[in-house]
Amino acid sequence: VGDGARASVPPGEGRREPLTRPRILERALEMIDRDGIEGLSMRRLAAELDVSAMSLYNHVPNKEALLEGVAETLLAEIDLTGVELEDWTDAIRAGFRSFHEVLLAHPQAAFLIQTKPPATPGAMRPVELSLATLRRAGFDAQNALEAHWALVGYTLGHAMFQQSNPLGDFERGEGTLAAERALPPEDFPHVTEVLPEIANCDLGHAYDFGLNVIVEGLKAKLRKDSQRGLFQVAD
Amino acid sequence: VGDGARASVPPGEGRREPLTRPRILERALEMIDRDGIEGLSMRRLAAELDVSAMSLYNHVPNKEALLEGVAETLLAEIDLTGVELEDWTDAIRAGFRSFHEVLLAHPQAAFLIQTKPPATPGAMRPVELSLATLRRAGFDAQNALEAHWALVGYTLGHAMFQQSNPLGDFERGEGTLAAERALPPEDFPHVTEVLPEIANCDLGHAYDFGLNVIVEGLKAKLRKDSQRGLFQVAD
DNA sequence: ACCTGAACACCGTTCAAGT
DNA sequence: ACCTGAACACCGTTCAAGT
Repeated sequence: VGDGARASVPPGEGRREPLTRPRILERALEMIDRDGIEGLSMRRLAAELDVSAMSLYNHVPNKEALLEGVAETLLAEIDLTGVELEDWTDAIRAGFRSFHEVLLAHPQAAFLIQTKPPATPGAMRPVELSLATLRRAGFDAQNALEAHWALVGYTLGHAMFQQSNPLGDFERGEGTLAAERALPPEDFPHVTEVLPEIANCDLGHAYDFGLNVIVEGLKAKLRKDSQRGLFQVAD
Repeated sequence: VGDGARASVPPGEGRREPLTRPRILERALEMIDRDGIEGLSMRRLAAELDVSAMSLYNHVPNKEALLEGVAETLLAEIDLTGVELEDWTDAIRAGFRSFHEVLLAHPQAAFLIQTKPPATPGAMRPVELSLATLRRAGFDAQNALEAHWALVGYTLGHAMFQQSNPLGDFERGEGTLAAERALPPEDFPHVTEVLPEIANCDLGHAYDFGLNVIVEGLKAKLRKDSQRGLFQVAD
């Protein structure tokens, strides 16, 4: 009380910032981006935060909850402004492309979101918008859900598969020979043919291909269903 | 040498079967199916096989290779007879449905295949057949690869997402209330609307929806591309 | 060639004790 | 209320020793 009544915490330079949940999650994501998911341990994370391992447990119940929190952080990073677009196909494409951009920016994001999907309001906002867009396009509740699952499944699966594609390793360094020894071209002509494509493909472009295919397929489905309704085609 | 020259190992009943790589992989898959991926440890697997933990290392270099081996086993389980069908859309549908059946039969299969995808000939056979089918349908090498990725990504992502869908928990027991408390219906009308669908949906049916959408989308793409080629549309 | 126990360097988490 | 060290019950893997 001697040094000023309104004086708050002194801004001393050597001062350690207080441990908070957001700070923990932020640092955990940093570590995961840098060292991969295996590189993150409670003990190591604590060390990076200059704190004993057990301090973490004052802000997070356990490691699983920590990873769920990181997944939530990632989902909150998605730019959702694009889903306001008038044309529902543009809105869907914009929204899922934003999603995919986050997945490309954080190599382990797809893994985290798939294994520890949080059910918090923040994490459900993208789902709500996706379903709303599909409902507005004309799908009933069940088909909207199935269409949403197709889009989410594709997006997560594509990112994750790319991330660990075994064929992706082959073109690095002198890997080509190893690939051809393991997969004799006469038995695997089409895989062999496609190895160079894998090496220098643009992941964003490859993602867009499938996204467009799914959106076109959904449009066709909508057209067919509405025709069946109009003409009462008995079959 | 005293008890018969041609006599092989005595078939004594208490006799322990010899440790072999296939036997190890088989038992590992059993454990994973039963206890989940976290339930498998080298030490526990060894215990189930009535052997010291270190014996495993005579047949498998490390845990990662073990999981890769299990993933390979799973990929080998896929029934590939359907891809012989004349119509390429039927062939693709049959092949990927077989794939999906394996994923449904083993709850952790999608996870294993996505995180430890093996690049062995056995694991690449399905890829070769998928690419061959798409090439025969009329896609060039690059589009065939992108279409294949769309199908694989969707299949793995769908299975994995279903497996850990946070909304799936809500209908178990008295979970509905928890769901509605966490996600206020006025903020999440479309998610709320769809919760009952999630609870009693047929996963095979939900998968087929997206599979058909993708195949239809691919058909449309093929049609459009061939038209562009025929009429030389300048744009 | 295959198996083994002891040991090493890690984990996540609990608990009782500090301030 | 928050932090801490010691401890517990596990891990994967190495190594030298057995047969």
